[in-house]
Amino acid sequence: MSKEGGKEGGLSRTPPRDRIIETARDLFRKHGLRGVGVDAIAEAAGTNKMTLYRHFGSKDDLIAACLSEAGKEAAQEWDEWDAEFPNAPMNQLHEWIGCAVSCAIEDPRGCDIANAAIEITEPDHPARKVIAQVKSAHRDRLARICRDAGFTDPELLADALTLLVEGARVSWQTVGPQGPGSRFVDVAEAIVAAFAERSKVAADVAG
Amino acid sequence: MSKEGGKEGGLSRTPPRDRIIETARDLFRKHGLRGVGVDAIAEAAGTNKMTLYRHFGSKDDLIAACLSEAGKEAAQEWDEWDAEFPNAPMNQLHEWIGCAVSCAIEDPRGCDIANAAIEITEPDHPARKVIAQVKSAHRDRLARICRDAGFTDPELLADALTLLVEGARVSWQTVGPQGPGSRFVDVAEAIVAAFAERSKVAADVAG
DNA sequence: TTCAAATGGTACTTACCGGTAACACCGCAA
DNA sequence: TTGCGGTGTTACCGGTAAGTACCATTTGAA
Repeated sequence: MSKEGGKEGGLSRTPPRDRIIETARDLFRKHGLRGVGVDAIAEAAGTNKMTLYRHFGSKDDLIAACLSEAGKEAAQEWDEWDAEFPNAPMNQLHEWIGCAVSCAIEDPRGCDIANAAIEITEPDHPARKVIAQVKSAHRDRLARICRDAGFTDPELLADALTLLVEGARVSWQTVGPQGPGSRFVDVAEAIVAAFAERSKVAADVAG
Repeated sequence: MSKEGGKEGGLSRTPPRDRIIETARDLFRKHGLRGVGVDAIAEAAGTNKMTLYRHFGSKDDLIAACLSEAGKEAAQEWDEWDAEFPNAPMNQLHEWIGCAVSCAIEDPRGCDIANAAIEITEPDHPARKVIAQVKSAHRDRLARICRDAGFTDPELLADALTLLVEGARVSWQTVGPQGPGSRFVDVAEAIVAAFAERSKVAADVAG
């Protein structure tokens, strides 16, 4: 018994660094980056401010780490779709469109990365490069799927869909689920259909 | 001379309330709502914290007033287009599309209303109703133009364009002007063209 | 057992912020 | 002159924030 030394939670089995990032992501999402202090994060993570500062040199670095983690999670989601629908880019595209709304229904606070980009005003903030990198990677991956699906001008389609989903997530926060965001799936699928038609024409010409 | 009592700036001729709102809007836009204090606003406006609190009961009320003012400004812009292109909704639509990018080039910080919606996490913040009201009005006005232009399903087109412009303004803040936002005009005009085609077909069938 | 690294705990510094109190000033109208 | 509303000035309160110093505790490996 004394050797096992039964720990309390079960969450506290995970190393403090992971707990801090997980907790910080949750609190940042709920209250905004400037709306929560490092002390509250540390306490909610079941640790204290000192260990937080030993792992992350500053609050800004912690923010950057959180966004990087969010980016990793998003990439994993892409990987899962890739595994679920191998060599079926159209399926992956529809899955992506559907996921945007389902995620918004669960939690209307939008995209952590985009929210951070808006909340952070300092141009040299350490999170800025993370934001740009994650968003660019997302854009490239979406364009790759569009290219694999055989669309003509896949980059334009990817950009259009990117603008739509970013706009929908903002719209959900300004006017709620009854606003323009409610038509996101309709618009997105319509654009995909329009591009598909154009691509078919192009394919016919080429063939 | 002594009677005239030449005031200093010229800006200070305007009543303090107006100066405070103007200054606050500028600082909020630059540093975020939580990134600037009421003391800094008052000082930058050439007045002091007390007069600020006499005009606005709290910082949150000041924020709401600033957003309301921004909404008024946007409505005035619509009015100007309406006067410049009377009974020419398509011209107004193209003007609106072009304005979104030109505004973004001047200042990439996006839309004050949308930014506030993201930065404000309290659901009962006094600015929330202002945000919803202004954005809804914007949506309705855009839909009205689309309806006047004779599009079928004008609401869907208005929502699509709304999502696009909101997304573009976010994208400019995440990955800069080289990101998906750079294709905003292409995508928006393409969607308008696609809707116009569909509307023409519908008109033929109806006629 | 011993040592070192990681962690927890507490207190502290420095600074800011939202909001209020009290008082002085100035212009203007009665 | 008197009075008053709008304004300016200073000081203050309570709270919170980021970041650091210092020391006790635990843990795991040599």
